[in-house]
Amino acid sequence: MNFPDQDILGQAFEDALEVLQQQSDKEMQYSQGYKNCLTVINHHSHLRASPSYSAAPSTEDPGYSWRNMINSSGDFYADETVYHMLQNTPESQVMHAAGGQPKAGKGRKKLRLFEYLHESLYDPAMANCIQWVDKPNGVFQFVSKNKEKLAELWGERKGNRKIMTYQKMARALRNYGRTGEIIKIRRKLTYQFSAVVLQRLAPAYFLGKETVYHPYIQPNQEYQCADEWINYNSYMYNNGYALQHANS
DNA sequence: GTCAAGGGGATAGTAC
DNA sequence: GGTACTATCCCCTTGA
Repeated sequence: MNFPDQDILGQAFEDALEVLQQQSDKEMQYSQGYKNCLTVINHHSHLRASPSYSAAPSTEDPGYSWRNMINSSGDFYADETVYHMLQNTPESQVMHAAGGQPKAGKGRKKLRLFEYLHESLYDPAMANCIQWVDKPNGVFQFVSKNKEKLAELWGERKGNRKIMTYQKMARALRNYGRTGEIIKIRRKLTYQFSAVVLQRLAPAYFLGKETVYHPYIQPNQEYQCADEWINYNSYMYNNGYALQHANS
């Protein structure tokens, strides 16, 4: 992956990690460490502006709680007990990346569908509704038998009065195709998170582990930016690589 | 022909 | 109140 000023960032991340390690409380570890990372990023605004830089949400996003970050991290979910610990942590006890309690309603961004799906993929209780097909590459699949259940839960989560259906949820997923956040894989009930979304939802990158993302890509090719990735994926998609890969 | 899944235009809802 | 963005509704098409 091309990443500008990797030395600067690398040192900055090490500094942030050092601070992180000095915190005794686990939540303080995560939240403070993350804030330090964000501080680093904000001090290097030119990096934020780089098209090849796909980062975690900005500090200007008050609705993006640290638990959301944790929820979205595959690394943290390597241990299910961590998942349950975080899931059982009351929202009021969770520190937020922006440095305060979440505002009730105003100023707090709504949960988006792809965030909910990503969260569900790491929820063992949802394994009968949605599953990873190719986790490193962000490919996931709905379980045919229970996809409606997942949709209903999404509707409930949103507080919809009407019951959400898979059909409606899938329409929203198709809208993500326009922005490239999630694309449809030529396989039944199968979709793929974009590299940008995957990295945004996974803080592993900031913790010194570069996430290697292979959008059905050949070894000598690199992910450059979302647009290039979309173009490339379209190419691969049209040539049947996605299906071949997904079936393997 | 039937059904599940996918596609897309139109529109409602919400945040800024 | 206007605008942009996202979600939802509804209907049609496709493919097994």
